[in-house]
Amino acid sequence: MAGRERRSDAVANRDRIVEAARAELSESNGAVDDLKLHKVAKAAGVGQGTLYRHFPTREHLLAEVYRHELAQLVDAVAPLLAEHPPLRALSCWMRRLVEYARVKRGVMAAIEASAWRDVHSEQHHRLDEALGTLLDQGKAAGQVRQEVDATDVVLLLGALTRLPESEWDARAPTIVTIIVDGLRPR
Amino acid sequence: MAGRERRSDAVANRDRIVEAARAELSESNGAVDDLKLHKVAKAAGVGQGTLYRHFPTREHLLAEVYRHELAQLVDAVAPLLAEHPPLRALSCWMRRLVEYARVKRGVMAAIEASAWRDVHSEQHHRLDEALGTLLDQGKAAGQVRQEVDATDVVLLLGALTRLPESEWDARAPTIVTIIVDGLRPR
DNA sequence: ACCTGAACACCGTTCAAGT
DNA sequence: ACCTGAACACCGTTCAAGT
Repeated sequence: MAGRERRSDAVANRDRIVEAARAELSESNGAVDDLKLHKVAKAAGVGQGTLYRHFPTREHLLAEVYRHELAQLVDAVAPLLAEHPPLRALSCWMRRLVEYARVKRGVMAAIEASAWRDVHSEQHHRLDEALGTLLDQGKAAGQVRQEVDATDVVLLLGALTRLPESEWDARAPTIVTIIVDGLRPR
Repeated sequence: MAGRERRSDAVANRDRIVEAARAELSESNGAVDDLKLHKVAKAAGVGQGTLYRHFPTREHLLAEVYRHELAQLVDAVAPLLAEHPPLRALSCWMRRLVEYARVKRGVMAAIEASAWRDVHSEQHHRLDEALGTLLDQGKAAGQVRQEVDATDVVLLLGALTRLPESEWDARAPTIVTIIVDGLRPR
C-alpha cells in the first residue's frame, strides 16, 4: 500500500468517512460501541460498501480515527524516558493518558484494541514498542518486575474503558497508581 | 418476589432456560458474547418471550447461570480472612478465582458485571461486601492503601476477561500479582 | 398467570449493477 | 478502480393471540 496511487475520489471518501466517524463519536461522547457504521456511511454521504472497502472492520476505522491521538501519546514516551527514571516516566505517561482520555474517551478503546486484535496499524506496533522500551529500561534499572510486558499493561489499562464518565475523575488516578506500583518487583 | 408463588410450569421453564444457557456457554467454552438468547430459548424449548419474561436482560440470565459459582467464591472469603492477614487472604482468593475461571471463563464476565450494571443480584452485593471487608481490614492493618474500594479491584480484574484462552496460564497470575501488590500503600 | 412464535427493529456485511 | 444501495443475515425485543 506504499507506492499505490489512489483515485482522488477514493481518498476524499476515506477522509469524509473518518471525519464523519469522529463527529459521530464526539456526539456520543466517545462511547465506541455507540458508533453505528450505518450512520457513519450515511453521514459521510457514501454507500455502505465504500465504508467497508476502506475499513474492513470497525477496529480498522477506530484505529484511523485515533491515529493522531495515539501517535501523540507514543511520541511522548521518548522525552519522558530521557528526563525521568523508567518507572517515573511510565507513571507520567499514564497520567498524561488519563488527562487525554478524559476528553477523548475513545482513545482508551483504541489502546485496548492494541492488546490482541488483528489490527496491525502502525500506531499499535509503535505503542507496543514504546511501552516495551519503557518496561525494559525499568527492568534493567530494577524498578519493574521481569515477567511483565506491554500487553499486560495494556490489559490492565483496559479497566479505564469500563469507567463511566461520572466516575473518571474519582477512579482513573487510583487505578493508574495501582498499576504502576504493582509493576514494581518485591 | 419473596412470598410469591409461581406456577410450576414457570419454574420448570426458568430452570430449563438456565440449564440451556449453561450448556450453550460450555460449548462456546464460556465466551459470554457468543451466547445467543435466540438459541438459548430454542434449546430450552420455550418461546423467546418466555426467556425475556424471566430474564429481562442478558446480564440477569448470566447472573443466574453463575449464581452458584459466585456464591462459592464469596463464601471462600471469610475463612481465608480468618487464617491469613488481609492482603494475603486477598491474594489467595484471587489465585482461587484464577483457577476457577480457568475452566469456567464466564464467571469472570459475571464478576466484571458487578462493577456497575444494574444487575442487583444478591451475589453481586455479597461479592462487593466481601471484597469490601477484605480491603477494609487490609487498610486497618496498613496493608492496603486508603483510596481503593471493591469497585476498583473488580475493574482491574476485568483485565482477565480480555485474556484469550491460550494466554490465560501465562498471563493471569502475573496480572493478579500486579493488582495485589499495587494495592499496597507506599 | 404464563406461554408461544410471528413480527419488528436494528445493524453489520455482501454483491450485482453502475460510472 | 471505485462507488452505490438494495438485499441479506443475524439477533434482540415486543406483543397479539392462545391456554
